[in-house]
Amino acid sequence: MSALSDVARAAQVSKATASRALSGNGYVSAETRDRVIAAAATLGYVAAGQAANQTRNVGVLIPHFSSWYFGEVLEGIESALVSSGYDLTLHRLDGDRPQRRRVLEHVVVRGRVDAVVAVGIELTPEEVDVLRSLGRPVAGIGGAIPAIPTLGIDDTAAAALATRHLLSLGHRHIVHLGADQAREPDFLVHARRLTGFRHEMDAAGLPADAVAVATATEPTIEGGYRAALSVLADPRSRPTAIMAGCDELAIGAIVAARQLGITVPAQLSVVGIDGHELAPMFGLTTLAQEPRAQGVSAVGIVLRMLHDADRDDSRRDDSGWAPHPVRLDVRSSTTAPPLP
Amino acid sequence: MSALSDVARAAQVSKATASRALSGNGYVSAETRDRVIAAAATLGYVAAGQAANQTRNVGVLIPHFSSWYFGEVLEGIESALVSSGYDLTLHRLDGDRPQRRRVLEHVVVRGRVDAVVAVGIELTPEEVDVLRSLGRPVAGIGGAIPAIPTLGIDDTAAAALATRHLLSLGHRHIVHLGADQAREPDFLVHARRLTGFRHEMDAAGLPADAVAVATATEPTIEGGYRAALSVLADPRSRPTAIMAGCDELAIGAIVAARQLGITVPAQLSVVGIDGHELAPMFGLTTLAQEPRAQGVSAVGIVLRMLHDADRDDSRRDDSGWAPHPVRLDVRSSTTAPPLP
DNA sequence: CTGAAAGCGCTTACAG
DNA sequence: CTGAAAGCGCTTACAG
Repeated sequence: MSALSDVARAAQVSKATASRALSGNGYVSAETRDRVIAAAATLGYVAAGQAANQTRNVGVLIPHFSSWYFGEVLEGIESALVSSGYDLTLHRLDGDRPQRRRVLEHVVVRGRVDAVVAVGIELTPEEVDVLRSLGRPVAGIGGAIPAIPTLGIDDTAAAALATRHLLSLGHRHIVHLGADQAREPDFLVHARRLTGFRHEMDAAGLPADAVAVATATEPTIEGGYRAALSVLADPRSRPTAIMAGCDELAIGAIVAARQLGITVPAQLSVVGIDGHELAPMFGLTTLAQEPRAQGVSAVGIVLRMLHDADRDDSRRDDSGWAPHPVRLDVRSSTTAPPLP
Repeated sequence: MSALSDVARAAQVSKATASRALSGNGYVSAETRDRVIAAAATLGYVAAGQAANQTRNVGVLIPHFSSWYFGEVLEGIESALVSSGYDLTLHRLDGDRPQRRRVLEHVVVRGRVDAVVAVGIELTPEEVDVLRSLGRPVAGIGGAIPAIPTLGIDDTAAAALATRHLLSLGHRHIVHLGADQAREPDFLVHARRLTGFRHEMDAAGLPADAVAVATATEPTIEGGYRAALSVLADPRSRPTAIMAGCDELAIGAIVAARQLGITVPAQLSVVGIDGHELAPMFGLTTLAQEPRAQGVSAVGIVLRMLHDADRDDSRRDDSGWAPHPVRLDVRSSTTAPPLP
């Protein structure tokens, strides 16, 4: 645990200057401040009274909280932390790289969290190293991060399973309805699900022109609705089934079909992924995962690492990737295709 | 701002003993510890390095984060805090009173937030006093809190306006579809909206049996769907319009109507309140509010109070209740009632 | 813009 | 179980 004096020595300034540089109070030249902050990051400096496992605060990095999946994960994390007596500090990280760097330096230099849970955020090896050097445990949710314990489902396998469900019912003309993830470069959930779909369609020996793909602008009910309206508009090219990249898109597709007078499932089967809370109401067949349980597990992992570190300093390595199971919930949105 | 020495004097112990009692390190008799903790709470003791406006952390008290409204408010708060360089610590408060007391004492004794924003949480005068005595500004969202600046819409007036919209179209048989708020005793949004509905129906001189009320178990799309199914099932008692207590309930009602083959708006008009993101897609006429903007404003208020306090210690009193405006967004879910 | 030095607030062996 | 005293880590007028 480095003290301010170590940082000052490394940056070749006085304790007074180091203090001003890190606190932001008083005058420091820009170059000096950068040098001090760099030294603090390298040494893993943590402000006084903020020793590891002292703040009883866990940082959560998350891209947004307005979708069902992220809301569920967050509630799982929150309930697990509360019952262990920890607070939750929220950091939203979007695609904005400089802002992301700032937030991470924050977490590091101010050192006000004991551990970090990254949800749907792919930390770089350097980012992971910084957190590690501070002795802050890290866990991820929603896709593997190298050298970090990560929770989530196998998206490729889940999409393949959803596709096989439709194929086994006899569907041959299936459209994959995915989402554009250009603005969320991390993890690429939808890209992996599309891969699973393509793989399964290939394996079924379907001709390339049977493998159609539509892309919504956003992975929301409205995004799915809009995209499905154009997929379903032309009766000549209309598929017999839609495999959606997530349940929001699938629900949007069902609403669009009803609006166009297309009966689900008699004229169109729809399958989704995630197990959204609205899936039962829309009779949506889906591959359900349990994001809330993943949040609880992630908290369990980081708190265990924290306590192990307290005891004997030989932190056990929980890193690795054991996918959570998915469950095929068959409801009324899928059936055999209509006779030609 | 009391220091450890003040607490020690008040509890009639040495600084050393006070330190041990508050940190939990070392031996202290149970009685002594209780006396010290009581003194710390009374004096509003805050640990060193945690002076007001030093932690750059704002606490958010919120009942849950999985509904659209709360998610939007939270995103507004988060974005406003990030751009001011503050962190956000999340505290979920449900109906559990002891847990609520614990969280508030936490925030107080550990003193790790500079300010508090309460969303959909009705703080008691005592709870407000505790926060005030620490010099922590507080703002509320979603209903007036005594002596605290609070943001939100006038729910009664909004419901009255929605009802007048239906009445002016010629509807006389209108059902109010609200939600049971027994599990969320704070603010009673749905109760106030029901009041606005009843008031307007009375003012229109409608007979008591024309003023029908249905109650969903939860203010969600699924809750509205289920409740609407039974409201709409019997063609003899079916209303010509539904006034929903929030947009989730209204959307559920539209889905239920479509499922029953009832055309919206030709056979049934539906109006909601809130301006949910899915309202355009369902063509829902609604009284829109802007929860995100309310979150941003609340942050502006507490940060301004914080900075004013820094400057001259004469904190200005922003308390009071100036309702945010609502906007009637007329879409395709409302029209004149069918001819008898 | 920076450093030497005073000093604040807390913790912690040590003595009892 | 408690207190007097040393001392750690940081901040902050002050001087330059």
